[in-house]
Amino acid sequence: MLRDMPNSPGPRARSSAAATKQALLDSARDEFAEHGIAGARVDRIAKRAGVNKERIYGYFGNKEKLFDAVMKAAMDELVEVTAMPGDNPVDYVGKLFDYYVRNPVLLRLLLWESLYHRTNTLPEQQWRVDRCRQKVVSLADRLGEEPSDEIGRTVLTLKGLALMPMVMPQIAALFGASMDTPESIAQMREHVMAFARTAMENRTTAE
Amino acid sequence: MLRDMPNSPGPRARSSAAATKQALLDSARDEFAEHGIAGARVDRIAKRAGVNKERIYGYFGNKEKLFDAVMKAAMDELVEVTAMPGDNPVDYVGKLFDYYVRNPVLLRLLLWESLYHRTNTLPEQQWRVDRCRQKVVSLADRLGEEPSDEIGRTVLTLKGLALMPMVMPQIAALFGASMDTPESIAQMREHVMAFARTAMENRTTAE
DNA sequence: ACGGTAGCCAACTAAACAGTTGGTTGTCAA
DNA sequence: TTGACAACCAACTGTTTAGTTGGCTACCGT
Repeated sequence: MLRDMPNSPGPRARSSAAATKQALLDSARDEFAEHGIAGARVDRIAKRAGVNKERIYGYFGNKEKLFDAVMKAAMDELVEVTAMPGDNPVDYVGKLFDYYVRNPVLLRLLLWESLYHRTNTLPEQQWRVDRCRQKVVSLADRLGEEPSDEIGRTVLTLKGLALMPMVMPQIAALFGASMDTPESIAQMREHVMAFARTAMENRTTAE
Repeated sequence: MLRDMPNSPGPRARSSAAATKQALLDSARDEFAEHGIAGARVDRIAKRAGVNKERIYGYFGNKEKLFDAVMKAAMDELVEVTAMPGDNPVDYVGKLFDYYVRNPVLLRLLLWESLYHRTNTLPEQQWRVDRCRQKVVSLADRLGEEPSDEIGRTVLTLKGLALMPMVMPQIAALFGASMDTPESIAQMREHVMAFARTAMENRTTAE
C-alpha cells in the first residue's frame, strides 16, 4: 500500500506542511540562538511560529533533534555564502567575517552547541566531517601541499581569526575594538584580513 | 544589641559556615562550567557539595546570584599568571594557550557568561578595563608605537589565536586539530605561536 | 461522493524544577 | 546554666517543563 510521490504534497493545503516546518525552524533558530539548548522553551518556539507545539514532536522528534535540524539549515545557508579557503585564504577570512557580522545568530548557535557537549557523537553528522575535509583539501591544493593535520589547523585558525571579535564582544570593547559603528567594523575587518595575509604569505611549510 | 566581630564565627562549628559556603562555590563552579546558567541544577550543586540546597538560598540568594559569586571567585583566583604581551607577543600567545589548556573551566564560564546577556551591566569591573589598557600600552611600547585602537585589535587577535582551539574543540576535531593527546596539544600550541610569529614579524605599521 | 489519512490543535500528564518552611542542633555570650 | 541564634536539613509547594493523547478537519485518490 505505497503512497504516491515520496515528496508527497500533504493534506490541508498543498504546501502547508512544509511551510509549518519552516516556520518552526525559523522560530527555533531565534529561540536557540537567544537562550541555548537548555534555556530554549518548546512552548515559546511553537508560539512564535504560530503553530501547535505538538508539531515539533511530529516533525522533529524532540527538542534536541530540532536543534540539530536548525544547525543543519543554518550551515547549509552559510555554505552558500562562503567560498572555499583555497580560492583565496585572505578573502575567505573577509567573507567569513562579513557573514558573521551580518548573521550573529549563527555564531551564537555554534557557541551554544560547542558548550553543550552531548555524550554520543551523533551519527548523522557526516556531512559536517565531509565539508571540513573539503576545506582542508581546498587549502592544501592552494598551498601545493598534501592535506594534513597542519593544514587543518590552519583552516581552523583562519576561521577563528574571522569570528573571534564576535565571540566575546564585551571583551573586544575593553580593547577599544568594539564593533558598534560601520567604521569600527570595517577597521576590524581590515585588521583580521591583514593579520591573515601576513601570516599566510610568510608561512613556513611546517616541519 | 550588636554582636561581637563583623566576621563572627558562626554557631555549630567555628568555620563550618565558611567551609559550607566554599564547598557550594566549588561545586557550583563545576556545575555552571558544565551546563551553563540555564542548564545548571540547584539540586545537583547542593548534592555535589554534600550540603542541603536551602543553604544556597541562605548564602547566595538564588541561582543567578550564585553564578555571580562563582565568577567573582574564579576571577579573583585568576591571579593573572600571564605576562604582558609586550614582553614577547609570541610567548604571550603560548602562555595564554597553556593557561586555558590547564583551566578549561574558566574559559567555559566566560563563554556561558558572554552568551547569557542579562539586563543589568556587571558591577565594578574597572580592574578589567585597566588590565586591558595595560596590555595595549605594553604592546605599543614593544612595537615602538603609540597606544591605539589598532594595537588594541592586535592584542585581541593574539588572545583569540590562543583561545580559539579551546572555544570550539569539536569543530577543531573535525579539522584533524583535536587536542586529545599531549602531542596534538603541543602541535596546536606550536601552530598558533608560529601563526602569531609570522604575523607579528611582518606586521605593517597600519595605514 | 466518500473513506483514508496527513496536518493540525486543545487539553492533558508526569516529572523536574527553583525556591520555601518549620523545626532541630550545637555553640556561645551573658 | 540558659536562651538566643547561626547553621543546617528533610520535606514540602507551586510552577514550569518536555513530551503525549485523542479527536477534528480538509484534502486526495478512487
